[in-house]
Amino acid sequence: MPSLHNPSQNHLLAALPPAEFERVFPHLELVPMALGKVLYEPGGQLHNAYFPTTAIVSLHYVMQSGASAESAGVGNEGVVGISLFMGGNTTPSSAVVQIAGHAYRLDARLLKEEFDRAGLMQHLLLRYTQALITQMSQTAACNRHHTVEQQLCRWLLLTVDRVPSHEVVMTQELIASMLGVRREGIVESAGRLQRAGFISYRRGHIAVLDRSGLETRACECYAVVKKELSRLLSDVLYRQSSDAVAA
Amino acid sequence: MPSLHNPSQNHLLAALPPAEFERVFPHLELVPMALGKVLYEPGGQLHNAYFPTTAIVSLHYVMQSGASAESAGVGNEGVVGISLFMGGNTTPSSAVVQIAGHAYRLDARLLKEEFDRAGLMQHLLLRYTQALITQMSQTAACNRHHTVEQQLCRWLLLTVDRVPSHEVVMTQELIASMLGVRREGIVESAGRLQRAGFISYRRGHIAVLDRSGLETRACECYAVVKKELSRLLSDVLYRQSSDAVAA
DNA sequence: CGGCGTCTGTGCGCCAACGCACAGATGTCC
DNA sequence: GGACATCTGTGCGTTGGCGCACAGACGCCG
Repeated sequence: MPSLHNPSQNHLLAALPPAEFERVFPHLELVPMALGKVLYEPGGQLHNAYFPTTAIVSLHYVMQSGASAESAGVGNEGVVGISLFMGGNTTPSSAVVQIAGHAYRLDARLLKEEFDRAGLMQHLLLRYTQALITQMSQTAACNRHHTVEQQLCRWLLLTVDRVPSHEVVMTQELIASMLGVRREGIVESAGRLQRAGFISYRRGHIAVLDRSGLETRACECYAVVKKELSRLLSDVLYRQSSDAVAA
Repeated sequence: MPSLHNPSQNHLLAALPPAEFERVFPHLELVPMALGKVLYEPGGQLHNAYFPTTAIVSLHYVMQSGASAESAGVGNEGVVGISLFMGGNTTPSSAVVQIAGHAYRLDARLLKEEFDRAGLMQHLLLRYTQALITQMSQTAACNRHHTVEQQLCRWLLLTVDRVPSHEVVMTQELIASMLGVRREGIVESAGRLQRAGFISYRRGHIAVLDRSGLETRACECYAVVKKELSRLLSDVLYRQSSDAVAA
């Protein structure tokens, strides 16, 4: 029986060929990610990369006014800390834990070293970054043109896709701040979705009952992001879901 | 006297150390970029990278409804064709020439080769990509929270920063479609800016008269993007503005 | 089990931006 | 220089989302 926690729960780590995996494995440290934990603040130095397994991290920008908006989320499909290998070491955005869970932490220097070996790790990281870019540019367009309800559906779908169950632990207040809209707007949209039987919620817990229902109400952005992610990473998934290596 | 056109007009090419520059120089081809020319369509294969000198290219997403929104612009500070070295070879966005001018074209395979040498070219391209990511995530937040007038100011500033003169050739209709807003909204905002004496325009030509005036009306997003670009690329600018190498 | 903090729900007035329709101005091309 | 396409300007009514204020509900913790 495989251990409860396993680096292969993260798709990028799972995709590494044995040799590369063995090299980073000893340096991966499982860390709990508490809700609201700030992985980095705008301009702050970043010392570690995080490969989420069950946690989800939100990359977002906080304006001078205090208003904020998410540009992308990172779950078990990706890694937090792009700027470590892209070269800047920091960004003007923040990264905050949005769904509590776990992640594997890797020292910044080791990640950079592995990246510079120009092996599959580099390839994977670059591909993932490309997928992240798609997500951000899609978010930009979505923020411009789509309704709160459409965006809520997109957000819910992207979120449940990254957690093991069909329930997410999250208040409507928090969802509102992720999307950069008013809480009341979320209340209204969520109410409609509940009445339609697509979701059900109670104080901080939202359960998705009907995925395909949500998809009909979501904007195209959800599908675009998912499709691009699978296109970019599907052909490089080696060991995908083998649990064999974990101790 | 240096020739009229020169690869060093592009900041990335200008930043290459002599050895690397000499290697790509013979393969750079100067091409005119006509207004409205489509460099790539969503999903289409990309065969060349473009290093703009006087042209500006808009990266944007067109929705099913036909509405569109720009996620970033690329001028002489960057390169069009990120996905060539990031790994996807294509993206769901389009790239369209927004300000006519010139660019140096480089074959996709050669760019990839140069990238894989892991020299300064790779470093530069990754840094630039990081700056592009900042621009996109900022655009996402900006679309959510800022007024049309603020966004128009941001856009005008980013655009004039990339052209030699203080005038841009562009109809209000086109600006509206870049920002993803109604033309009437641009008419109104531009009218206010003109009455304030910050700009002056006539049928397809907009002249910036008072940069700092525009900056006071722009949102913080302009400053963030500019600052991040200079932070990421300033410490790698070798040959910056030496014209010596061009034939 | 009772109290309290937090989360959820609702009802306003308000405003930026939308969509549409049409009038006027400007430049270009024969 | 006259005709025409295109770009710019204006005036509606409509609406999605905002900001605020407050009422109710839930669930935890002592």
